Amino acid sequence: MNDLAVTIKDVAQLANVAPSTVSRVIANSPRISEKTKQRVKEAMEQLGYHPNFIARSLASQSTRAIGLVMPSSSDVVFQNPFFPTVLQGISEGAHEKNYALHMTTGKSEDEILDAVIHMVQGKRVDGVVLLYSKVEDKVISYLQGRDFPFVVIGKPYKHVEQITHVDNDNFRSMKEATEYLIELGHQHIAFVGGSLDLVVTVDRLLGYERALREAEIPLCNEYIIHEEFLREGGREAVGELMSLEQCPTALVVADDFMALGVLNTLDEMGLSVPGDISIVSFNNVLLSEMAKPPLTSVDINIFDLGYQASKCLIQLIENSNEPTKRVIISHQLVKRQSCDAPYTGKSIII
Amino acid sequence: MNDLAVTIKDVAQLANVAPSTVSRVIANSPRISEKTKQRVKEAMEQLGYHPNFIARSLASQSTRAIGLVMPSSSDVVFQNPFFPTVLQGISEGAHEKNYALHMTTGKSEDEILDAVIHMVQGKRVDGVVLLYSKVEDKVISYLQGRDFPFVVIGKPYKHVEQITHVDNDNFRSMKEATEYLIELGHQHIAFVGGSLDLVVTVDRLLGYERALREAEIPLCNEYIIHEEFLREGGREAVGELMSLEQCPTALVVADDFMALGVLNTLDEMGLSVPGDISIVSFNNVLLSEMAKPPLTSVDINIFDLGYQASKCLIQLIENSNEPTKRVIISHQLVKRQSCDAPYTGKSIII
DNA sequence: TTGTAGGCGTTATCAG
DNA sequence: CTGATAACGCCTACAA
Repeated sequence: MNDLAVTIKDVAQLANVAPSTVSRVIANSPRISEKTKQRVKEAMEQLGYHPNFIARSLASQSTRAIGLVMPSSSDVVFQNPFFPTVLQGISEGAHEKNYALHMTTGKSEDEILDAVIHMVQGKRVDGVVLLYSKVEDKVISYLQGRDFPFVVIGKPYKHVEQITHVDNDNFRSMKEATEYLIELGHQHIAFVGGSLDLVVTVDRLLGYERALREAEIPLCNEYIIHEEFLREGGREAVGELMSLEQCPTALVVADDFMALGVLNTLDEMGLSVPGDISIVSFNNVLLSEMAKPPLTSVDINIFDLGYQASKCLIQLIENSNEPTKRVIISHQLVKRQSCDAPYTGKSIII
Repeated sequence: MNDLAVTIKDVAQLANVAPSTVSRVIANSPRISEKTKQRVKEAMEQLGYHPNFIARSLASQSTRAIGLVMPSSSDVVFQNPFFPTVLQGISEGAHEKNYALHMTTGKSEDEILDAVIHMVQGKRVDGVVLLYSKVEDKVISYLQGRDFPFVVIGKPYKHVEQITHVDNDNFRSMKEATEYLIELGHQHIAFVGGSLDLVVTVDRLLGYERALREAEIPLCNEYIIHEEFLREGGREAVGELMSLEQCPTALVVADDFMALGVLNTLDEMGLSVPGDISIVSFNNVLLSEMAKPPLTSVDINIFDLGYQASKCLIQLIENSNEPTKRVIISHQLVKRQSCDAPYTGKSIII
């Protein structure tokens, strides 16, 4: 365990070489004799030497750390399993390349921007990944302005072509989800999405509309609801929908958690799923399997979103003229028991 | 936006002072004239100066970053809402004092220890918080050996007196939960806990046993089950319990997620909660409210665990002779619909 | 109140 | 192959 603060110099002394030689051994420089390499390594071992990352960063102008930018911490998003899962993905991608993660948070958007500026200008990180994608985002403008390496999870609102991002095909996934319901025979399908501030919501809404249009089902504004990505949101949404004179017979819901809220409310109102109402939701987190009934949900491979994001970022960092790219993560509709043909009162459609 | 890499020297030049003066302005040194202070600040503004954290860290030997050590990333724990919530707490505590978070992960215990060694010896962080507490933990030994500032969330297995930690009173919380069931009239109460490797499990088991003993209810080994902290665990546990000749009429379950699994399995077996079986679980995450039936759960104030942990750590960092302390976070039993008096077939106990 | 100079622990560029 | 030596950007005695 030895003395704290063993430096390269101590090692050099013990091994009878110059500090620069030790440095070379650390960097595994090819042009160094096996003999001294051995000698130095033994010395390091003996002294319990560990390179000082900070000093190394200063000298080499690189930190091997990537910064995480999340939505404001007050945000409910934190409660959603989405977050730990992307994080896990990012973390794994980073770990494989020996990068560490660095994060700061803020309560407001301005605090967050501030935190980002600090970590970027303060040279604490080599690159940044944004865990969300909002419609008008100062953080993105800032990063673009300094042309600092960054990757967005989700689709950037502007300059899509110039920003490397990892996303699902949200248009298609929602279109497919809606089509699935249409195939089951539903004609009255409502859209319960998150805030229109989020790009993902915009994309999905388009997919929903397209599916209806292609099936020649009229769009109905009252069937489109935007709520917070959580339980309470679900409750309110359902309240509104079910007070319409023509209630929907099926719902596409932006998120499993929200869907759980919907399920509850429906239950309280004495409506059964899928008997009275069918539901398709998104994310396919563990919970969707455990709900009653188990939810049909679109798996968007959250872990991969994170994993690919850190991979892309690291490429961007290590190869300054890496082209910008867009990575689309696949999705799949996982069918469970929350969907059924609508009850028509007449006959059963197969 | 200007040139990248504006240094203290550039500012000094523009403001017509020595670099050291600029440094003093940054540190807000009292012995510096208002006039030059102003001048320097303007220069900083004009050049868009931001201090380089790395350089500062190297010179001052402090990083204003705290390291996070989590259980192995492959671990199911990641899926549990516990994790993002403590993280949020830690993050908030850190943010208030202008500390950033630094994390690395590993798949095995050895990888994790390695990561810790790297961040500690590499001087990347000023202190560390452990997000778990296991029975024999190399990380703790290591940290203690170097006497590096750290805080444990949960109760350390050994040397409790010498390690600052933030915990619930797990003995008492479990004792109370069990007593609640006893008061309802239950005599056959099973314990479905996590791995005995985790200190929290040990403590709770003791609380459970004490409650039974005080009520003069015989302990029954078959009623004590240890499973992974997740859904699957719950399933298996229930299977075992319900195949006993004397089935329990109530369960205390270590975690809401696990309880959800239990709920499902029970449902599949045609048993009703709380009709046939009562359940008390722990953590009181959002989900417990949304389960069917809503779960009676012990709220352990996860956010606070994290928040206090970072507070304590920062004190430890900033005041080297801060005494070790133990912070106990309160808990409360939140009663919902998953508990009822046992069905005796004879009379109803109130 | 301010400037000078050395050091924090590495890396990198020269020579040799 | 290896050794000086100068950065990296900031902090901090010590001097003035």
